[in-house]
Parts: sequence; C-alpha cells; structure tokens
Amino acid sequence: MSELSFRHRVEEIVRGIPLGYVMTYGQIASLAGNPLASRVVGGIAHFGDLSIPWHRVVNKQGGLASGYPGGKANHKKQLTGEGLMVDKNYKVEINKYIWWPAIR
DNA sequence: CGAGTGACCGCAA
DNA sequence: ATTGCGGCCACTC
Repeated sequence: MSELSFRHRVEEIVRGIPLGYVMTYGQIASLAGNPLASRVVGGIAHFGDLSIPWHRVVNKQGGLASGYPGGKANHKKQLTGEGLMVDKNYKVEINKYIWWPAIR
C-alpha cells in the first residue's frame, strides 16, 4: 500500500479546500490520519510551498495564524478577499465557513 | 547526526 | 473565564 508522507497528504487536503471556505488544523490532521498531529500541520504550513492555500487554514476557534507571512493583517486580507467576514479579533465564523471534504 | 521548536488541540484545576 | 501540561510529525540549526 503506498502511503504517502503525512506532509504530502496534508498538502493535498489543503489544496482541496474550495475558495471561500476554511479548515481547522485538527480537522486536517485527523483526515491525514493523526488527530493529535494538528501541531504538525502548523509546522508543515510554516515550511510548506506557497502554492498551497494555507490562508484557508485556521485554528478550531476560527482564529487566524500568527506566523502567516505579513502577519494576521495580511491573512485577514486574504480571507476577506475571498468573501469571508473576519472579526476585528481576527476570527471567522468557523461554524459557518468550515469545509468538510467528502469522506469515503 | 542529535536536539529543539513549532501557524495546534484537549483536558484538568 | 484563564492557565498549565502532554502529545504527534516534520523541519531547521
């Protein structure tokens, strides 16, 4: 069975997030096979390729990441540019914009 | 090559 | 409501 690296699976999942939606680190980690590796997802995001829409990845609270290039301000700008509403506290209505990919 | 760190999450007090 | 601690994997120095 060809099992790709955790990092590769995470990248594929993030690439699959449609425009205007967001996913949580824990959710991605869970789909990748390790519900406790939510931290790893953040690490991958930090050193991951910029061709991946990491800005659509937020924490469970819907809060934006602090290590995003340009800071939260830039991160917020990216999300608002896709039609999402970001609070002044740099939070999105996670329960409203959360995206759940097809399970099989 | 070894050790430390990290864009998190959940639980306990 | 806040604070503290453990746990996973990958990457950097």
